[in-house]
Amino acid sequence: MDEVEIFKALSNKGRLQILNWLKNPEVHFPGQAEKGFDYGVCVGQIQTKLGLTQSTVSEYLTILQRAGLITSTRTAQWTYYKRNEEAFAALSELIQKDI
Amino acid sequence: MDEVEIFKALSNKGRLQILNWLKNPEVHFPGQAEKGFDYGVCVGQIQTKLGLTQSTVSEYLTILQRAGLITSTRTAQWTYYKRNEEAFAALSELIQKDI
DNA sequence: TTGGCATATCGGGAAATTCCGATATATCTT
DNA sequence: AAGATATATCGGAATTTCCCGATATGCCAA
Repeated sequence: MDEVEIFKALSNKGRLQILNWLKNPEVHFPGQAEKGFDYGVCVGQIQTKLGLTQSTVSEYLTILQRAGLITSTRTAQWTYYKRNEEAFAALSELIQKDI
Repeated sequence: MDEVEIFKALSNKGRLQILNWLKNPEVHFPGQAEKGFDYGVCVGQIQTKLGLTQSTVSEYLTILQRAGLITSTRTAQWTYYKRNEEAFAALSELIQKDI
C-alpha cells in the first residue's frame, strides 16, 4: 500500500469524479444497464460522461487501478472497472491511525 | 475544503513524514522541550530532522497549512506548527462518505 | 543601530503530471 | 480475412511539482 501513490491518484478532479460516479453506477451509467453492473462499468461509458479523450480516461483508470482503488475485469472487447471498497476502508483507517 | 489540494499536500513522502512526527512531538522533537509543545514545533526543529533545506521545509509547511492539515502560531522569531486533528477526522469521514 | 537568528519568499533547473492525437492490440462480426 | 469496436500504449507540448540557493523580512540582543 503505497500511500503517496494513492494520494497522487486522488489528486485530480476527473479521477475523483469517476470514483464518485462508481459509487452508484446504476444511477450514473444507465447506458451500462444492458450489460449489467456486476463487473463494473466499461471505459466507454466513463469516457462519454467525463468528456475527456479515450486515451486520457484509459490512463486515469490505470492510475486508479495501480493505486488499488479500483479493479478491472476484461470480457470480450470490454474492460469493466469497479471500486475496491476495501481499499477505501483501509485508507480511511490509515488516515485515522497512521498519517 | 478543497479535496484535490489536500490530496496534493499528502502526495509527498517528506510532508507525510512531518505529519507523522507531529503526532507525537515530545517523542520526535526533544529539542523543542525547553519551549514547550503547546503551540507545536518550530520550523528549525523540523528542518533539522527532515534533512532538507530551510526553504524547502518552510514551503512544505505552507502547503500543509494551506490544505488545512496544520495550523501555525507566530511568537517572537519562531513559527510553531501543529496538526489540525479536526481536519484529519473530516478527511477520514470524507473518504468514507463522499469519495 | 548593528548584527545575528528564524522564517518566508523569489527565481530557476530538473523531474513529474496533465491531457492530447496517433497508433497498436485484441476481440467481435460478417 | 476484412472491417468495426473497445481499450491500451506511445510520443509530446504545456503545466505543475520538487528542491535548491539566494535574498528578503521580522524580531531580538548588545
